[in-house]
Amino acid sequence: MNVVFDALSHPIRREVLELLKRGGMTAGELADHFPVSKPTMSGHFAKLKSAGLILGENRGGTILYTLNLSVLEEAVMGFMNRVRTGQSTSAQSASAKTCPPKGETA
Amino acid sequence: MNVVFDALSHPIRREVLELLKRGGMTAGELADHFPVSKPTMSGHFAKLKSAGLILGENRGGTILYTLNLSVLEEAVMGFMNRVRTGQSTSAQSASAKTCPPKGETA
DNA sequence: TAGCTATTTAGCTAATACGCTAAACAACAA
DNA sequence: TTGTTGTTTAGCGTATTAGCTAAATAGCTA
Repeated sequence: MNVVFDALSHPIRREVLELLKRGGMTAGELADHFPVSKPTMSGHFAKLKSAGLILGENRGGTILYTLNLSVLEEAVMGFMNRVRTGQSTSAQSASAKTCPPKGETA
Repeated sequence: MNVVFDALSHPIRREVLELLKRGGMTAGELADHFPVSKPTMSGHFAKLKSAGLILGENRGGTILYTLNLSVLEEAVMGFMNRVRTGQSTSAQSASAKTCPPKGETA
């Protein structure tokens, strides 16, 4: 929880997560989207990774980062549920099906 | 957005929001829940207030803080929607009815 | 007025975070 | 081997944050 919200506190890191919603991207591709140096971006990736928000798959020479949405859902939705209704502190129900996500499936 | 996620990055501030879900509390009552000094808590309140997450009503001598849930909803759910589907950046639909809230209460 | 309670402001220290450049490491190509 | 590309690590400077104590401010009561 703590580490997730910490990771979310920086706008670049939040934007990285948004970029990754479309699918995997390499560290270099991601870095090209931001006006900071690659070492700085590497630090952001490390923070996101250690929070469990992204996964890094080493593909010989390049690293493919992908979004780990379930960790984000569990932490954020768990907190929101707690603030809204004060129920469980464990957020167990929030991970997979936060809510029927639109007109989705139902 | 930025300022909201910044405010959410500290565990004490998140817990303050949770405490306030039941209704208003004075600065002193809130401070009594945490093992830090009152001036330190005052700083946390200031940050939450400037993010719009809480409102402070001055009641002669004491200050009643209340949760401003809609700001929290808009920022957090807006971000979640953006990460999930990449749609609007304004989160208009997220503020009021996030989802049918469990089997809770009922 | 003085005195009491509640809360914030001022001023400080220590820790953390963010950014940079330079260097190192890893994998591949020639 | 050397070179090239992609990425991270090391080291540093500065800004921000979190905590503290002490003092100031605001409102009440006597």
